[in-house]
Amino acid sequence: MKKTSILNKLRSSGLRPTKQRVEIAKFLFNRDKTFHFTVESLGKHLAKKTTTKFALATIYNTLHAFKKAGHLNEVHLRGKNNTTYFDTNISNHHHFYDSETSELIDINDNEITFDKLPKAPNGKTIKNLEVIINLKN
Amino acid sequence: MKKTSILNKLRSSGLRPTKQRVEIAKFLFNRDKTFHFTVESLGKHLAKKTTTKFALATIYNTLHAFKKAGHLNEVHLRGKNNTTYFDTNISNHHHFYDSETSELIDINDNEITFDKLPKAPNGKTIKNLEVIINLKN
DNA sequence: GACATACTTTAGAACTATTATAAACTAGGA
DNA sequence: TCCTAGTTTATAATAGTTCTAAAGTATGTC
Repeated sequence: MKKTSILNKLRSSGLRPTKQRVEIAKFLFNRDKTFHFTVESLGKHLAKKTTTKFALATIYNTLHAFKKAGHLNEVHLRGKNNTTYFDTNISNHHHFYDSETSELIDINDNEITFDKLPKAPNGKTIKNLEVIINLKN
Repeated sequence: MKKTSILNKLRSSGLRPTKQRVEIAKFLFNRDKTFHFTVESLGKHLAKKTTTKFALATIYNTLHAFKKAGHLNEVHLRGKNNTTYFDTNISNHHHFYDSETSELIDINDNEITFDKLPKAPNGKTIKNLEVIINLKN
């Protein structure tokens, strides 16, 4: 993704392309494979790969803004470290979770298919469905 | 479940049947249907239903002890309230999650069956599989 | 390009869930 | 009854996240 399209991505989401947002967006979205991270790990990567300074609050703000704009997913997993996981893969999909390493691995939507699914309780609708496959060694 | 069997349950798990543990065990395990709760909600229920005092740390200690003994499950869901959910249903099963109310609803294991599942990454084995179906109104 | 203004970033404080601490208490065996 | 290891307790500590309000910046207007 070229810089201009990063800028467009931000602008079209109503987000001013500030230095911090552009760096974070470049880091997160200029990649082929899906990327899983926590705020902490992202902060470390950014510190290593850029010369820009990022306040912790900015990382949080930016991730929430990206999530709201639909550019990021939050994984609703409570791992043992109790941090929020984000995922650059915004399509419907699932995860392996390795509690030894606290790592997530994507599972494509088409790698899990269902034979039988319950219907939603009365008055409710199914928004989406997340499968977590917990791993051990 | 009679009081004696509560005591046995505790003793056979290597847990001394203290007043607090017995009260919590009675509250949690003397019921037909599965029960989902957070530490906070359990504390409120206990305050209402018993005259025993429970320090917050005791509730945490007890729940962890029960979990370790296999009498309780922790649901690996990070809901919007960011609290840990416990479940008296210790069999393999799944959940609906209603983010409006932050409530969990059990889904029996046999209500979800798979057509296709991925295999575990190299060197890893599947420990278990949790499905969360997110609901909306 | 300079200006005004609304949007952003920032450092640090505040907040919340959870865990650790260390002193007081208690179950259960001798 | 006494001893001791296991428990409970209040409180402090910790960790992830959000809030605050002051300083900085992108962008439209002239």
